[in-house]
Amino acid sequence: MGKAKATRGDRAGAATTAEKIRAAAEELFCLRGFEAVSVADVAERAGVNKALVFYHFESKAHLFDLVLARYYDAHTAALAGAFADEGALAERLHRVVDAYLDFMADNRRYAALVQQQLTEPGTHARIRRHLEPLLRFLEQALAGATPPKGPLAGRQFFVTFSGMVTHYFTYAPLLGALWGGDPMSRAALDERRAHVHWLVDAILARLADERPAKARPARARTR
Amino acid sequence: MGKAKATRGDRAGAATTAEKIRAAAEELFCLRGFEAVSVADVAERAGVNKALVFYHFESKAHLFDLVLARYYDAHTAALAGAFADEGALAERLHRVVDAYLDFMADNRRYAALVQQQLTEPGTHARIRRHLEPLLRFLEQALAGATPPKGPLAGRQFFVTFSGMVTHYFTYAPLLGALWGGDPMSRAALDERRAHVHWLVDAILARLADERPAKARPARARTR
DNA sequence: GGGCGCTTTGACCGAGCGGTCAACCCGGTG
DNA sequence: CACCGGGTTGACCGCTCGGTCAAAGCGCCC
Repeated sequence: MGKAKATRGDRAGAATTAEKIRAAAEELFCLRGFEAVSVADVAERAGVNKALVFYHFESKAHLFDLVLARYYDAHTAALAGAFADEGALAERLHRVVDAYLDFMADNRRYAALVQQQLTEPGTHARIRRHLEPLLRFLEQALAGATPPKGPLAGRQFFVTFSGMVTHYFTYAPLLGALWGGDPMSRAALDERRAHVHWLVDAILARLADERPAKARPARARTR
Repeated sequence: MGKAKATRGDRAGAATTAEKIRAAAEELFCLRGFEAVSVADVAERAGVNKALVFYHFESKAHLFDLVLARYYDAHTAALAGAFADEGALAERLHRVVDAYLDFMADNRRYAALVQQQLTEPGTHARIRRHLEPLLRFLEQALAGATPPKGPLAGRQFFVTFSGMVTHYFTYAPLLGALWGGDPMSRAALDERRAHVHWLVDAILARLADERPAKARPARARTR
């Protein structure tokens, strides 16, 4: 139906109605989640009649899907770039961690939004398609350093790394009260960044210690 | 008002109405979250008239608070026991990790429920009171091994450890589709457990490597 | 038996929700 | 000018929600 095609000149500064609605939806969904935002809220924020939302997007769910899809794409793009093949493994991982942290800092409610989505099985297929390439990226990057199966397989580190990064942001509103100070401040974010980098190094060091014992016939520990 | 006091003999097997409601609420809230469960749902599940819910508990929010409080208490109790002072640091941390994993496995929706709570600032005070002792436990346990400030402070590891554990469970419904196999199966849970234990050891090893360089006047790297 | 007080019931309420509809506005075209 | 068709409007619908209420049920003690 309404395909939000701008027939007019599309001059900068004059956002189309559909764009205004999408922007308002993005803002509100990220602020309060899907259920807590009504279509009337979105329309009001966009400065637009409620019925227009249904004219341009066919339902609240569709609108939400669109917002989510944009997030997922931005997320994947941000990380995919950082996975670029150049540099040593440690360097690549540090790049990815930085990109991840930056993305989360720029889209603070994103983690909560995704987490909320995990509750509804209907959306699993989409999230899976989103997560799958990221998992493959990491598995491929780690291929030389970790075994393909078992507790040290890449997929375990996938959960671990993403947890280390996202957990900070989902808990941020609480951490502010638990620690003194704002966990979203520049200084706090830098501290978290340093922590995660340290963790990556610690993990790689340990993996390097273990690998030889597995790759070659088991012997006494080198080093 | 209605204080759910059982005046009768309270014979085992015959749950009071209030208890039936609480049990039903616990079940449903943990299955689908707060918003997605209606009072009518709870009443039906409990086999009870809807108005009774408001008679025994004064509102849906109160009922939810009660369920949450029980979870928080159980969580704190489970971890506090594991923090017991005996054994080396590594041993204590392994015990805590095990207790944490066990608790999460037994209360699978708990993480999602808490995460959902983080969205609503009104509940932060309660969660903070719940998390605070756990943070102090870990900070105290790590006191000898980590600096009090900066990227390696205990509070960073608090976020990291809880993330490593809980992230697995919040993402579990997706991981089943991403990996083959059920991430909640006994084998998968054991694998995750082994992974987290390995991480704890890796972290402690790295900390042990770093400590001497910090504790004594900085010198060339030993080892 | 009769009154008392807790428990239970079903009917009801106002509000808010996602979504629809018929009508209207308005610039472009013949 | 009339016509056309996409953009826009406000009124409206059916439904579900959390919560209320007056009345009924019921064990208990005088």
